[in-house]
Formats: sequence, structure tokens, C-alpha cells
Amino acid sequence: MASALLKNKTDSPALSRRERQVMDILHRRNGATVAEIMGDLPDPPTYSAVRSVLRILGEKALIRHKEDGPRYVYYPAESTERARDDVLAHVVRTYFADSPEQAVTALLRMSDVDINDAEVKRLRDTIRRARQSGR
Amino acid sequence: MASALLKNKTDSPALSRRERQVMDILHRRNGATVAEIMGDLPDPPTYSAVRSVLRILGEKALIRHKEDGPRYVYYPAESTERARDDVLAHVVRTYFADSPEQAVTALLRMSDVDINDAEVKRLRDTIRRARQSGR
DNA sequence: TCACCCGTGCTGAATTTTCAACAGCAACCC
DNA sequence: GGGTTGCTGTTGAAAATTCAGCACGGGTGA
Repeated sequence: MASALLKNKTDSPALSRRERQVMDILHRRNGATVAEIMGDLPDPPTYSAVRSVLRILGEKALIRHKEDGPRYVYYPAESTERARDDVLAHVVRTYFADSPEQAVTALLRMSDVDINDAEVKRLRDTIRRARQSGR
Repeated sequence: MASALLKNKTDSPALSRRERQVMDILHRRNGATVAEIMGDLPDPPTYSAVRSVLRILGEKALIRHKEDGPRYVYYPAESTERARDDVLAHVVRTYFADSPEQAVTALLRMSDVDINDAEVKRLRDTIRRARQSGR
């Protein structure tokens, strides 16, 4: 127990550069074919190269695929929701000194803040609810 | 102009696994010695291995170093503030369908939300100010 | 049916990344 | 002073990653 506090290392197998790029694409597109992945990849390698990375990701059980007619569509094995939590935790810890508030502020400042009063109110409610529900 | 919209690829040279790990450590600790980096690295390699990565990062002009007495302290070349924007943009784009609001909500829900009314007010002000100042 | 096209599975090699050993230099302690 | 310790700089090799070529199979249309 309490391993979450101690084991901040070796949590994830630490993906390689291409592996992470592919996972990102799968999350962003919410599933993609090899051709789509290849198209989104920075200076795209050949079809075979992409498939190699996919095979490795499959062996690591990080992706799965469905057959869509003749071709495969690949998806992250982990739900995007869970991945969100992981990546946000990492970003907050790494770039915002473990301060989610700072991260929120930066997000709002950064985005083209077309957020309106209703949105703000919704935020307040979200916060209220979260606080009341125990944590 | 408008290149930010088009060139979402090939923006960053795409660091290798170790390179990114080291950069993250430098941001999180706001500068670090080789020994500190080595200590924070998942299954830490030897001193020499760490220094190799640092040399490469130096050649890519991604870090700089100051002499602190006998040893070097390494820093990210880019300010953490700017890096924050980059990484947030990437995360929002990749995991939150370009919706900063969703990201904010996830952040608040995820964190042990001990944010108080004053903080909320400050958020509102931040938003107001941002909106008034043109963007 | 048969040729063709499209997509996958696999194998082996080139490139990149990661690493450890060695040499040099300055500071420190006995 | 002489030895030791701690750090950096560099080189070369091991390991991992990235990649391309080739073979197989299934579907499609002439």
C-alpha cells in the first residue's frame, strides 16, 4: 500500500518516440487505420514501419484492433478517460509543481478564452460538487 | 502567419525516451545536477550514460548549465513557462479534443479539490481580464 | 475463373539511442 | 607534497528502436 506515493518511477514501461506518437494519434482520433496513422505521423515512414510499431504496441497490450471490413482499426487498450488522468497527473507534477490550480489558470489564460459566465458557473458547480462529495 | 494552425507536425524534434525523461526532471526540479538527475531517472543508468544524454541535449540547444562551485547545474534552455504552454496545448489537443474547458474540468475533478471561493473568484477575474484584453 | 489490388504478418538490417569505460583536471585532506 | 576524491569530456560499443522488403491471403471486377 501507499505504493502510489513511492513508486512514481517504473510506473509505465516508458514508450519509445514513435510508440508515443502513435498512441497519441490513436487517442486523438479515437481509433485509426494504418493509413491514417501514417498520415498523421511527423515525417511519415513507410507503411511497414508503422505496422511494426503497431505490432510492438500490441505485444505490450497497449492497443487492440477491430476489423472494419477489409482493414483494421486500431484503438488504445486503455480508455482515453484513464489516459487523461495519467497524463494530466504527469503534466501537473512536472510542469506545475503539483499545483492543479496553476495548471487550470494556465489553461484558461492560454486558450482563446471564449468561456462565458454560464461556463464559469458550471465550473463553480463542478467544484462545489466535488468538494461536497468527500474529496 | 497562421503557421501555428498548419504546422502542428514537425514542431519539435521529438525527443527520445531518455531525453524526454531528463527534460522533465529538469523542469520539475527547476534545474538539477547530474547526480540528482540520475537519482530521479527510472532504473537509473550510470553517471556516464546520463552525461551522454546531457551532451546530446546540449548539442540540440535544449539545455544550458551554470557552474555551481565544482559541479554543473543543468537547466532547460526554454523557460518552464513557455514549455507549459507547449505541453498543455499538446495534451488538450491529444486527449481533450481541443477543448480546454474539458481539460479544466478533468483537472478539477481529478485533484483533491481544496480550491476555495477566493480561488474561484480569482479564476473568474483571470477569465474576465483575458477576455477584455482582446483575446 | 483469373488477374489484380489492398491490407496484413514476418524477417532481417540500418539507424538511433543508450550506455560504460577511460582520460584529464581541479579541489581537498592527510 | 602526495594521494585521493569528485567532477567533466570523449570515445567506442551494446542494445533498442526504427525501418523496408517480401510473402501470403482475401476480396473484387472483368
